[in-house]
This record gives sequence, structure tokens and C-alpha cells, in this order.
Amino acid sequence: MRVDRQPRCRCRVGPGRFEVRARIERFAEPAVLLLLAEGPSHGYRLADHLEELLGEGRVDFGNLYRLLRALEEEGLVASRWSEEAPGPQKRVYELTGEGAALLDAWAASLGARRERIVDLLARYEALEEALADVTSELADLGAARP
Amino acid sequence: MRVDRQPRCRCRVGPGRFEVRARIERFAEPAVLLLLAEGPSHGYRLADHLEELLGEGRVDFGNLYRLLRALEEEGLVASRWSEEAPGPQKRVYELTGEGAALLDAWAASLGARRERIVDLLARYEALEEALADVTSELADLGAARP
DNA sequence: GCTCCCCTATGTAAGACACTTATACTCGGA
DNA sequence: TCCGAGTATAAGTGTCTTACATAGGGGAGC
Repeated sequence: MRVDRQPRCRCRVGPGRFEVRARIERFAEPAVLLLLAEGPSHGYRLADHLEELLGEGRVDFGNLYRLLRALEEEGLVASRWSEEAPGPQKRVYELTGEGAALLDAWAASLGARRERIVDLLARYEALEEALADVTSELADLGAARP
Repeated sequence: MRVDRQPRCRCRVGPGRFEVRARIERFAEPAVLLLLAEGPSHGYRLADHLEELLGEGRVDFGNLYRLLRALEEEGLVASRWSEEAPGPQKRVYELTGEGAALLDAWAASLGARRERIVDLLARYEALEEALADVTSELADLGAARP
């Protein structure tokens, strides 16, 4: 499937202009596990819901199916063919106990990672404010003696 | 330098037990840019401060120096040899205007990523609560007719 | 035919791990 | 006092794995 091209991580789009994508490695995994924890589903439907959960363009089906198969091999999800008569055959996936445990671990790690991002952004914003203060002070000085 | 071994992303450490590390791709880059925005520094010292900012074990020096050189090639940082007399030679880096612009882009993207994590964790916690409710209801039923 | 769904194959970038080179200080013993 | 071993600082290079992007193939239903 053709997907809007996105930079893997970051790229320059002009002088002083950058496009950045702060990707979390394997972020699709906890997202899929969460969706399956909310209820069994099949590949295509998962892709739809993943889109909103990941907040990026369409997910790549190739990667999604490979992920699902890998998860099944590890016993983290289980699958069966759907009995629904009309339409193409669907393989329906559901979460196993092991999969739920992995989701728990992911949630803990993502919580920690969120804290690191919050810290970094706080320091970044503090810097911006300090810079704004200096700039306005300089402007005041300039106004005082023209 | 030897570093405590960490799983790249996740690994099973027992039945139903997992170690997960939610890594952000190239997270070292915005961290280095932020540190240099706070003031010029050199490789080895950056490594010390990165540790606390990244919240992981020691950073890999090899990768750090490679990153710094790559950033310099792109004009995002500039370097010079330090004049300090004693001790080994130090290459001191400072941020350029382009580098500051890239840091801005990173901050925006990290803010968006934080939102995605918050969303996912909120849904995860909602699920946990629902599960707890069902469990306690079942326990009540069991207590009602023993 | 076309689109929906599932699966396979392959290339690549980030980074984990391992190793090298060089300077300077510190402490112990000859 | 000089000599060397050991340690801390500093800046690299080499190589392999892993996670993922990307592209292609094929069957079922409209």
C-alpha cells in the first residue's frame, strides 16, 4: 500500500526548517495489545483503530501482519478464522494472558518515558522563557537611551 | 566502555514477566541540542549530563561522538579545540542557529508524542478499572450464594 | 476489472557492543 | 628523586543486530 511519505525520524525541509517525528520504537506493539485487550479484532479493523491511536498516517499492512504473526508465535495473541459467512475470510485475533502481562510492562515503561519527555520539555521551556526575558530587557535598555 | 546490558526494546524474563524499554528513536539528539542550548560543552561532559536527561544507564561514547560529528557536518553545532592547558585535548561544541531551530522542531514533535502516550495510558487505565469492577462484582456474586 | 485483505521478501538506519589511542594525575617502591 | 603501574579523562573507529520502511505477490468478493 502506498502511504504518504514520512521522514523516518527527521529531515530538513528548508533553511532553518525541519520536520521531526519523535517515534517510539515498536510503539505499534503496545497499541495492538491495547486494542486487543479492549476486544478481539482482525487485521484490517486493527489498522483503522491503530491510525487514531498512533496519530500518524495509515499504518503499513505488511508491518502489521508481520507483527501479529510474531505476537502469535510468542503466544501473546491467539487467532482463529472468523465464521462470518459473507466477505473475505478474516483472521480474528485475541489477547492471551501473556499478552496482557506484556501490555502491563509496556504501560509501565511508557509511563517512565513520558516523564523523561516532560522533564526535557520543561527544561526547554525554561530556556525559552529565560531567552524571552533577556530579549525584553535588551529592548527596554534600547528604549531607555535611543 | 562497559555498560549494564539493557534489552534493546523488550524481552521475556520469565513466564508472564517482561522487561520493556519504550525507546524514542534518536532521543539523544534533542537531548544534546538542549544541553548545548544551555551552554557550550564537550563530548565527555555532555555524556555525564545526558545520563540524567535520558534516564538510562551511561550513554555510549562511540555513538555520542559520531552524533556530534554528524551534527557538525549538518551545521547544527560548531566546534573548536579548547585552550585549557592541562589534561587531554577537548573539542568544545556550541549550538548554531540551525541547531536551535531543530531543537524547536524536536520540542514540538515530542509534545505531540507525549499526547499519544497519555492517550494510550488513559485507555489502558480505563480498561484496568473496568476489569477491577467486573472482578469485584463476580466476587460479590460468589459471596451471595456460596 | 477493481478493491479489500493477508502474507512474503528485502534493504536500511540507529544504535549496542567492542576496541583503540592519547594525556595527565596519583601513589608506591627502589 | 625518579620510575612505573594504575586510574581518570577525552576522543575516537569497527562491526553486527534489530526494528522498521518499502515494495511486491496473491486470493476472495463486488
